[in-house]
Amino acid sequence: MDNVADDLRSAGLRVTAARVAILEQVRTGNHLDAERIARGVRGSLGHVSTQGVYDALHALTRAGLLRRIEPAGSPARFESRVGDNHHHLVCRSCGEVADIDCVVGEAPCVEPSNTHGYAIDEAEVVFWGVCPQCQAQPAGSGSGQPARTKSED
Amino acid sequence: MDNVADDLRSAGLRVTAARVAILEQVRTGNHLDAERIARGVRGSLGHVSTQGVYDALHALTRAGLLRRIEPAGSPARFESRVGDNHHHLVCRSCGEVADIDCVVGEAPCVEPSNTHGYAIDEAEVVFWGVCPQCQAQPAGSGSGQPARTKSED
DNA sequence: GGCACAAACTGGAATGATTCAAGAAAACGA
DNA sequence: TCGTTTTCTTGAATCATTCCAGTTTGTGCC
Repeated sequence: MDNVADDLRSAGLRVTAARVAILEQVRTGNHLDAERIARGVRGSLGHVSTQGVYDALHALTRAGLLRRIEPAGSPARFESRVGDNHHHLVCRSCGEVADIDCVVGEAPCVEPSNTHGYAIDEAEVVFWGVCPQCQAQPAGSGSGQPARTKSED
Repeated sequence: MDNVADDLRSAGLRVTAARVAILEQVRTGNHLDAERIARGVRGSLGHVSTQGVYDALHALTRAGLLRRIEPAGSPARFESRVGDNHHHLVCRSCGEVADIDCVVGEAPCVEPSNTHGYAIDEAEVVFWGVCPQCQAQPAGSGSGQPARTKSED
């Protein structure tokens, strides 16, 4: 299971316990935020500073080993699925994020009706809805905090 | 020019100087953030508290008179174009936001390849690119602060 | 294996956007 | 004009994240 270390090395990053643990954490978890990652890493390594976690997440993201996503209303989340152009599905009730395969596969997969002269390189698609668990449960008893409510409709 | 007051009234909101000024400000401006709105409103009304601006923006958004958008890496922005399902184009360099008409028109305009059991009500599309001004200018001299850089690719 | 230097990590303070709380002021229906 | 309810004010608090300065740790080289 040392391919994590190898991945770090081949990305030009130094191999440290914190980075290995963080990358493993994100690969195992599901769109975790920095705080959850920090907690998980501390569980296996003992102490790691918050700043260390942010530093490592930035380094890993810059190196292309992680992708950072920021659904409106929730802290940044990290995922290890990089290189393909997939999208996300976010639960308005509990904030959970699921991956959605992009039918086109490469960015930008959707064409705007008018570019306004912009040089466009990416079309980010976020689907908003309510996850199966939250649909089944009485309102308000979801596993997390509400992410964003739909105002109009 | 009192249709702003009428709009407030028919949305069930009390008409106050702050709300009128804020709604006019957002209608005139282009995807302004709370701080810019506050500055503009203070220019015409004198003093308005920051909290008052946030309160009013929430009320107007809840009433469906404004829409709140949160492009990754920038504070929340408000727009008065509501009711249609248009999308946005964000400049990675200066953060400027432009509207993009949705070819379908009603949410959700894009269908996911797999819903994972979610009840989906909206597909939010954000196009990322570089605006004409920033393309023309040497890097770093944009009018605002960088919004989000593209890591890979 | 031991060194040196750059890259990482630590602790602590700071920032920016936004929210909470409690009291004062203003809007609007009776 | 009054009373009730909503809105606004001031001031402090929160959350995610970053800045800073000093210390520690990986890694390439001898």
